[in-house]
Amino acid sequence: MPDAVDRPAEPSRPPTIRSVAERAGVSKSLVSLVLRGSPQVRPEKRRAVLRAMKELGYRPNVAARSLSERRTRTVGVLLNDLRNPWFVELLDGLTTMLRANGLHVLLGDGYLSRRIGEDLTRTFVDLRVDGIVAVGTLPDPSALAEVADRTPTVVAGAREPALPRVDIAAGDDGLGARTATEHLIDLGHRSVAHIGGRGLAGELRRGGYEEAMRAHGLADAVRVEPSDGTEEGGYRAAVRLLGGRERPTAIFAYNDIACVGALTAAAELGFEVPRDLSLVGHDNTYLARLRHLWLTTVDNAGYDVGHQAARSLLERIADPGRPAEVHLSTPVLEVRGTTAPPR
Amino acid sequence: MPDAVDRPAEPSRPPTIRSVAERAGVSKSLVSLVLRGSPQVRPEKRRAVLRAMKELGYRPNVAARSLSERRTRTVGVLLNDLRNPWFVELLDGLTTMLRANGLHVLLGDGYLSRRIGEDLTRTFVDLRVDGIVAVGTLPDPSALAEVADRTPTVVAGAREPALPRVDIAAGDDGLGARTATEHLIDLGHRSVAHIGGRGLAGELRRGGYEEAMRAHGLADAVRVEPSDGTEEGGYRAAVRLLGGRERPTAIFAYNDIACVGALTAAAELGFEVPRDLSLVGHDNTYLARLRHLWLTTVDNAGYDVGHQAARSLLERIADPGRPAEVHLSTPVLEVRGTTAPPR
DNA sequence: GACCGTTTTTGGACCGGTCCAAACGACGTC
DNA sequence: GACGTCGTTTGGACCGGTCCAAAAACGGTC
Repeated sequence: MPDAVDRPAEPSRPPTIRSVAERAGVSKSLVSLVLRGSPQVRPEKRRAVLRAMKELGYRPNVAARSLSERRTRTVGVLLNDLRNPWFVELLDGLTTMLRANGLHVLLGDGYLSRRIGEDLTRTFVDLRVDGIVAVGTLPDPSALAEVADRTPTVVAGAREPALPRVDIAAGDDGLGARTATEHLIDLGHRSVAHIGGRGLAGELRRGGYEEAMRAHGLADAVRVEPSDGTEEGGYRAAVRLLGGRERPTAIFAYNDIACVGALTAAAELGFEVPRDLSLVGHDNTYLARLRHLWLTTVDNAGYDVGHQAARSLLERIADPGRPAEVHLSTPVLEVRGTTAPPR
Repeated sequence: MPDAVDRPAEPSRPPTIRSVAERAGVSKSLVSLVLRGSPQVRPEKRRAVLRAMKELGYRPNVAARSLSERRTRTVGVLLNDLRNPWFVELLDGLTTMLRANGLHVLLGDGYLSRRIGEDLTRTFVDLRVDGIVAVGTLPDPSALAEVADRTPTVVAGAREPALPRVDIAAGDDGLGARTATEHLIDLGHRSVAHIGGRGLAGELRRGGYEEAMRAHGLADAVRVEPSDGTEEGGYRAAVRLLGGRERPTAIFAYNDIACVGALTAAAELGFEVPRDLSLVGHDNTYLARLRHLWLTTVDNAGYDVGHQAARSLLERIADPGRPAEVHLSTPVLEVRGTTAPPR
């Protein structure tokens, strides 16, 4: 038989369900059943199929499966900024849980893609992801709202946006702030100030601080300096607090970064921490764990939050219609080197 | 309107290429041609098709396309640790470039998945990614070797493993170390020590340091304390260096984290930086940029490295057979607050 | 051995695109 | 008017799985 000239020279395609079937002497449908772990396959046939798979080195084709199953076993994770170490912690809990349930994770940094003019939310929808997790406060919540009733969605690490069928998993900011403030009060501080932050988390932490103060009869000593949650912002707020007449003996800062700024300000103004001034941060980022800083801080259980977000998403995928739920993880105080009783 | 809420109802599947064809009054093949931007479609038909797509809100089905095209337009990125801020920088450059070329990016943290017993490399192969980028030194290079001749692969941010058809994009570690050391020598330091790090990068940086010392006739003053590149490791190495008889007046540390450790050690031992001791780190992570630390350090151009890695991958996808290339980006010294002339 | 109810197994129609050979239509030429 | 050419358009066979109704195999009864 004279073989045709321009044959594409047999690139030996990877084995498919049919090659496996042929080798095992069964039909492709049976192979498919084995693949999906159906209980109604006779043990000997199952063994034969499994052996054939192994011999051929068979690996299922994900694209084909998604096409016919109409789902991708993939969830999209929308980050607002990978540079924030807290989110990385959360991501750890999130992906661990999702992977354990057989889902792939597609990561997208919203900040990055917005810069190159791409709407990541749309991309995820195009990819037909089975679910979406929005991590942190997103720059453009409207896109999320639009997509949330077509695709199961949860928000992790933030309390907004609050949408009809979108679950929320976050740390209990109010409780964390209360714990931090009470730690300072318990040490004997009466004049405790707060460096505030932005957004809903900022409000909640501020609220927790004020609540703790009031509960201990210190309503009159409440003092809040706003900041933007950056090192620079924390620095400036601390300078304002420490430069005036009535100096606080302790400061609870919105987050670790602002707290580091406050630490710098204290050093520059000649205050020794914790002898002259106690400082508490929030988030227990790896900054706080540097020996050189060694901040007392509130651990807001990022791993837990991620875990819970994953759990919520799995439940929502199973039952997309159920009402939205809010899960708050309990933060834990981490006492290190920046707090002590007042002089 | 009585809100009867969640009916399964609405069987209206998303529009396909055929619904578009029907609406535009053409065949599905023509729609496919328009979709792929073929030049051989008459303008009026093209317009009709585009209008129909818009009216129906058509979005192509990625799974179907990959199945028939036999490629996914997706690349897998294998990270060894998301917690390392340097990689995030690199990732930024990498994903920006890849997205701009129409490729999706699947992120996988090798550290995470290994913990849950998943071989991420295999997962990527199963997903039929069009390419793989390994970022940083991987824990298990053998898996990569195995996969590299089936799937286009590049290594970014590390110099190993060196494999037959795998391109490498990294910072020029030797040059960076030389620059840092020369900066110290130029300031007048004669006794410059080095806190070493692990792996090939560790060797290269150490080599650059020694080379610079030799070039300035300081071969006898070479002194290297090994470390594991952590804060703790940097701390211990610095204690050893500063505790002995012949104390150096300057230290070049393997990376910023170890440098922070050295900073702590210096403070504890009563050395004021930079008056009594100059310190230089490496990587210009955001640690170095904290005002409270303000490290002089070497910026190893993470964004550039990522960019180049993406470029290499695109070229390798286009021509998988070509020989491996190595691209080194030029690091830049970032002078901040931890270096000064010796007393 | 015929009959019936359960397992098991199987063929074939999808899923929504791409690709290619063949069909079509308009036009110029003999 | 038949014929060839070239630029467009089209039908149908893939891609590699899932799913389901129907067929086959099996076991027990009468």
